[in-house]
Amino acid sequence: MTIDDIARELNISKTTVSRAISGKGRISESTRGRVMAYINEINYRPSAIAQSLATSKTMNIGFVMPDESDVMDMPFFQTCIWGVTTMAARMDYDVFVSMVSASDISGLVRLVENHKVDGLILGRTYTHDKAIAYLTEKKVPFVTVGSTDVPGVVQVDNDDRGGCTDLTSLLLLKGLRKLALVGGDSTYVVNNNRLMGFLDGYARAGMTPDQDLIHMNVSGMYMIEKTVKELLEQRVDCIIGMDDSICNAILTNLVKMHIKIPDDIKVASFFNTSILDHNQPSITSLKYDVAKLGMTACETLFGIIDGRSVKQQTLMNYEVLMKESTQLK
Amino acid sequence: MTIDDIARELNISKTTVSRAISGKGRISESTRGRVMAYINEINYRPSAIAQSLATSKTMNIGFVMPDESDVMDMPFFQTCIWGVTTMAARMDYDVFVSMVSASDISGLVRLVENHKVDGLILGRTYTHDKAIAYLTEKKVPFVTVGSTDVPGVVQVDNDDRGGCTDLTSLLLLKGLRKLALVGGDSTYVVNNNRLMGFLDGYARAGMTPDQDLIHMNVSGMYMIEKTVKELLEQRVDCIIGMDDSICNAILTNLVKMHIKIPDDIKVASFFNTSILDHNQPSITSLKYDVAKLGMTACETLFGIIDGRSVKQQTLMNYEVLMKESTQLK
DNA sequence: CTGAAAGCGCTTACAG
DNA sequence: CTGAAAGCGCTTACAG
Repeated sequence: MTIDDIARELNISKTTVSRAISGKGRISESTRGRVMAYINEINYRPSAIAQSLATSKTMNIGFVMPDESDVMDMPFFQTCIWGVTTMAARMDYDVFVSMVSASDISGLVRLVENHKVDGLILGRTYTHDKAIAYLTEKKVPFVTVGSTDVPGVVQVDNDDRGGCTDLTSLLLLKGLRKLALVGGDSTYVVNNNRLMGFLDGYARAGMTPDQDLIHMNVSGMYMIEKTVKELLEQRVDCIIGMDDSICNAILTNLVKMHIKIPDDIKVASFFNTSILDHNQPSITSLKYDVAKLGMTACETLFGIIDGRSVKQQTLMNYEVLMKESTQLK
Repeated sequence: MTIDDIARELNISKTTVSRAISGKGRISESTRGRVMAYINEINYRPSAIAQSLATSKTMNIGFVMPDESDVMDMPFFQTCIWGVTTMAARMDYDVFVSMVSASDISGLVRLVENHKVDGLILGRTYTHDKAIAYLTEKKVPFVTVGSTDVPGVVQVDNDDRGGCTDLTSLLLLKGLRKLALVGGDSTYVVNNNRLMGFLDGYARAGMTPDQDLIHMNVSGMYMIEKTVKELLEQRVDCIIGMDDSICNAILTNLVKMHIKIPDDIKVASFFNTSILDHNQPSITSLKYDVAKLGMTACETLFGIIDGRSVKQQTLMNYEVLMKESTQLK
């Protein structure tokens, strides 16, 4: 069934049929009604591809996921993509997923060169981000989930720095002094922002952190175990995991060593997901609305695609959840 | 840059250019060489949409994810989609994600009616599966990840039933007698299969399970907690969680009640992911290669799309991991 | 308010 | 081995 068949059936031109469907251009209510009634009856849907070719709009966007091993442990991207697809569906858009690592962006390139998308959402940002460089050069509309200092890039992000500042200073305010930070790959911008927040938190409290207690680029169970042991020997008051995956690994090690939380040591996380939600004891952490983050990123992208002016940076709210894991005796 | 521009530039017809690129039809090596050299030089890529319109192949497939709250806890789909996109990329295909619940399949319908895909992969199957019914009726190529008894449906699945049979009978063989099973939504086919396997395991050992110890449709922290308490009162030997998410919740409750594993009670899981991998003590479970599952599903789908004959059901291997959580004293 | 016609960028019988 | 032409299913100035 094509627009031609309908035109013939109704004894009108296909131009008119097209107008009835799209709602563009003058058309009498009566013929419009006839057309709509008929296409509903035969359950006609215009071919998205033909429309794409004619209008050079694909009605597709791409969501770019990091193809790194650590993401499998994190519900973040799954939740984010939920928000994106949900919002996209409202605008009659569909979404491609593409896997991209810091070094290999070929999947994204294919999507763009084949003209399959009107825009992209980058799920993670890197410090020297190939994807950002490529999309900027190609002038493809895109927004990042996560921050970047590349000028002109539209970004939607959790307010990691602000949240980490608040949580850190609250912990300090409680009287905890030796706070240790265990973080992952510092080529991810998000991890740097959290580190900044940590430092800001100390600054706000008028104190300075012990640099020896800040461990970045910690990855893998072995390295985490080693780090936790060191921190225990140094008798820190509290260990902060930079994300839910790391914090979970920290907790596992602590349990294994029969360390009591919060009696022997306090624990907190700079990011909360269901992994930590169910923990016993409950874990002090920062909580973000990731689904909303995805939806906002998607809305912002549509703003760019439609040529509206959009906020260059949107920071999402957070909640500080003070829980059992940092309770004083 | 279009095929026309190239033709003009090289003083040949666009028919010839098209043939040089596609490799279809007779063409002299020399002109073919000229064309290829030129398109490489100017970095030309044909428009996927124009090709779609001309050939009515989209070079896209859809991956359908369940839009249910429980999936956020499970890395399964993220891993599976990794396998799918990886395999798809090899065949120059791109993949859409679409969220679908047991009751609402509108996202999938949009993808199909708009002619945006050549085929679909269903990430989860339900007992009365609307998506399967719809796709079958529309004669759209698709394969399911997960089993179904709808006739004619091509399916790729973990051998859940076989694995659960093995694990159950091994547990019985160890001398454990009162095995309790805690499972989720029984409208998911996968959960039924695992239940079958559990029963088969007893049958193989020549025993019969205590029906009172089989709890299906257990969901939410409150209900799990209640169930665990009951099972403790009934002094069962071992609690088996039907998936990683449920097992994780069981473990959390046990820790909270200060129950020692495996001393006070044994624990096992019918499905293993990174959530359980890091647990302390290590958890006896079934292990599947989910990335490979995704790749196989994708390959199978291409078989259908290309009109090759494919296996109606592919069952993926599993490993039984006997770990600390079921160790006898 | 309606229509004929050109065009979007490819592919593919058909003819030579 | 190569090309002219029709066609894939829409949209959109342009004319009436």
